[in-house]
Amino acid sequence: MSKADKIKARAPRGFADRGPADLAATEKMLAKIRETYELYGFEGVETSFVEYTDALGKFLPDQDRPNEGVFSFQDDDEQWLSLRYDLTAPLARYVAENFDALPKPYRSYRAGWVFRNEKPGPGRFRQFMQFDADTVGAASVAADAEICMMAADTLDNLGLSGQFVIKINNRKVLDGVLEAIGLGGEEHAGQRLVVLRAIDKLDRLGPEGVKLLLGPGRKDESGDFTKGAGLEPADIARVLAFTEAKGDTNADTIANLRQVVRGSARGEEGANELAEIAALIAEAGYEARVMIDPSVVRGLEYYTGPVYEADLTFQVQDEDGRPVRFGSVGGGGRYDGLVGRFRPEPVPATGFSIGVSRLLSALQMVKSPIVSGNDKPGPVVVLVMDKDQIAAYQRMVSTLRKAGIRAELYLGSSGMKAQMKYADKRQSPCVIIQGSNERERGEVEIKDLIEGAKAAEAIASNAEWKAARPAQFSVTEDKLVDAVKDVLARHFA
RNA sequence: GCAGCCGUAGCUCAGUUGGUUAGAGCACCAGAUUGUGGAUCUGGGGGUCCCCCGUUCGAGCCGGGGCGGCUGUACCA
Repeated sequence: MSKADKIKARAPRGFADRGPADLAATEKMLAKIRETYELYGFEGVETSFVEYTDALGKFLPDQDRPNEGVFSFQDDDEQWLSLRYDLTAPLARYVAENFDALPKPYRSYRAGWVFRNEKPGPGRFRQFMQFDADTVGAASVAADAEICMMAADTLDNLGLSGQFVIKINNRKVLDGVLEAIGLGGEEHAGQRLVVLRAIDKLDRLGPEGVKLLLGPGRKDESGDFTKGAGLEPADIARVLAFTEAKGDTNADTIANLRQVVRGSARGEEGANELAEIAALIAEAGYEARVMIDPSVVRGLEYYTGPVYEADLTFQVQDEDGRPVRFGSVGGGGRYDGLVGRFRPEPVPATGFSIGVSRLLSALQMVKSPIVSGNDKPGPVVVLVMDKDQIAAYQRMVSTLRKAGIRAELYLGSSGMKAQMKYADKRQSPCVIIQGSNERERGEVEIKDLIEGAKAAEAIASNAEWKAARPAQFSVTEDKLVDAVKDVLARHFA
């Protein structure tokens, strides 16, 4: 194969590989989340990566652009299949399919990869992991309140106490406001969506930017123009007043909301639900962690009632060095319509979703004990000095493994210097050396690489370094395990 | 999708008005050291200068088109 024919090795755009440190940290974090969810009585369930496209939502691939937003392909029988883009739609399918066998309300959690065919960015991938918990078949807002409290407990257990707030709002309240400014009814569905998305950009654009988006439109810094919702100034003021209705206490906030939605039955119903949730939260002692906040709307269309967002409040620096709040690591809400798409009867449901990799980077930033202290030692490496003695070396490896010590035989073909470099790169605590000299005496040489690295700092010349053989000692073969355990104990007690 | 900026070694980048065989640092491999990870020194491998077309005696450099990347914006059911 000529050089020009070689394939360029590169991960596809928006997809990432994960190294051992990341895997270990993620594993510990997921275990902690799972533990919390189990404590609340939720049970695990896993669904497939691929679903029939029509089960995922209203999206249907057309011949021109079958992969818009979602990765899709056609089965043998020409049915369209898609990679799941979240864990909620597949859960709705699962519950509907197994409806008769499942206990109602059905409480479950699941972690898994989801895929979105969108433009990737920093911290935004086309494959990422979510961790969801959902209660299906409970119409009571007690289910919503519980999910929010569980989200708070989860973040507490991950070492983020005092650094987050779970924000709750209600879509019905927003609907009430929109109704009040004459955007009720089917014919205004498109415009309502524009308003919703404009509000969702509050944190990024600020009230001024959102004001433009609600009105004539906004020109961004590259000169690109975004068409707005075209609302009248008075209506814009009313929508913005809604997003700013948060008071010092939940009671104040709800009182403000009642003002804004006055006259709309749906809006008042939403305010009542929020009052109920606030009472449950106060009763359980969560009012410092879970708060009513009307600025939360969530971009998704399928939410029908309470919506939530988990916001981290500590500051991080953006790429220009400016301090910004870390922001959202998860969200959710009530989706009473989703399961019902598959069933003759309506099925209420509510759930919460954690963005796993985003939460992980947050934990790394605050140096949570969950993800720190993961620098476990590499394997003990048994060097190959004489190729005809591999069986003997392999025996040493087995002996160490039987004693519960991570160990391996050097399997490459290079000389001793390269073997030492290999062990160094693997972060081995020590290597085992047995050449003909040691073998004749029935001994093995053990070199403590961590101690040796420290000693190296004081030695300038290579000749001296070689002669000193720092942190190296001999023991008889039967003492191998004890000696290695001593070395490990010295560094990883 | 739209707009702006940018494409030279694995990485970060130099490269003169357009002029021989395109460079540096880091990383990698080897030797100095028959059997010792660091440091130092010496050597080595590695390039479609994003691609195509054009201008020119001559293009990494100039022009056009394409592709890719980054950033903003839109979309994100």
